[in-house]
Amino acid sequence: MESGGRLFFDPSACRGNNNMLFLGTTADLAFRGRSILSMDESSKRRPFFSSPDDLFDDEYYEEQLPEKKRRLTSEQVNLLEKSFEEENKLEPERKTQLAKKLGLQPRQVAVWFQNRRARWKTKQLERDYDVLKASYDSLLSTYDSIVKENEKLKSEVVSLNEKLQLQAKDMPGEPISDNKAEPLPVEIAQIISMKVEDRLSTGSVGSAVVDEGSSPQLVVESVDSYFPAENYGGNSGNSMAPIERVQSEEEDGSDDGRSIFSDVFVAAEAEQQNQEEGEVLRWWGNIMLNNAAVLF
DNA sequence: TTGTGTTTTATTGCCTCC
DNA sequence: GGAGGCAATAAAACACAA
Repeated sequence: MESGGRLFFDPSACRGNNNMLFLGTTADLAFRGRSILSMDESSKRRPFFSSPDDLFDDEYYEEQLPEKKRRLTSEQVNLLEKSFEEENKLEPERKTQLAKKLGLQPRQVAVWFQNRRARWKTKQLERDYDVLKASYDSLLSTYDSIVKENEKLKSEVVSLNEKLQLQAKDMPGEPISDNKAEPLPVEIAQIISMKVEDRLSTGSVGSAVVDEGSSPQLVVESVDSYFPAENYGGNSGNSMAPIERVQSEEEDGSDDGRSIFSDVFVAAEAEQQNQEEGEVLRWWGNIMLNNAAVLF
């Protein structure tokens, strides 16, 4: 580009010159005491957009006065769009070729590509936002249902506990919290553990299972995550791909994404908290089993 | 017709890279 | 230090409702 002495196209300076386009610099403009933007509308300058043939045609020039900013023709835009689809960056050679083909200044082609890239980026951000929003919404609804299930399980634990207390009262002298209870008969332990498993393993949450082949005991599996990995896009990298694209597009690495997508991280943290609650419930289930063992 | 919002073209200033 | 990219912005062109 033409920074630090940027070039501008001054068509009026081309009058009477058959082939040369007048290219000045911003310094030139300042020297002349005017700017392109604030230039007096009455100044007689040729329009920016014209075909190569009529660029220096006096008749055309007279018709177009006073100069107005022109839009590119649909043919020009179509060709530019095609070129942009092939490659959104413009190397000097291609810029010159396109400019020749379209009857535009190379600078105009460069500007068009720059603006087009800006529009593309805006659209891409919108698309990324939509994808992320959908992902977040689904995560949120999953989280809500887990919270409800969690509440339900908690209340069941409470009511079962109350029942145990009542039964303990009916059988005085029988400690209910003796964790050193004798192992259950296999059939009974299986029934109980299946019940607990049903309660605790709803959905894909880590389940409490009976370790087959040994004396019946509750084995609590470690819980990695409730949510399918693709919800985070972490290792699979699909659902969050747009974010990666945005970041690579930005190429500055200054934004870790949390400021824009903080909601997603809030949901993730909430999910972690929920996992911890799940662990507490499983612990409760364990206690309950031990207590049940005493009762039986 | 006119007011208003949107889109497009172009400039400016700053930044990075070589 | 020049070249080129980008964000921010201006202003013309355009679209459209009232």
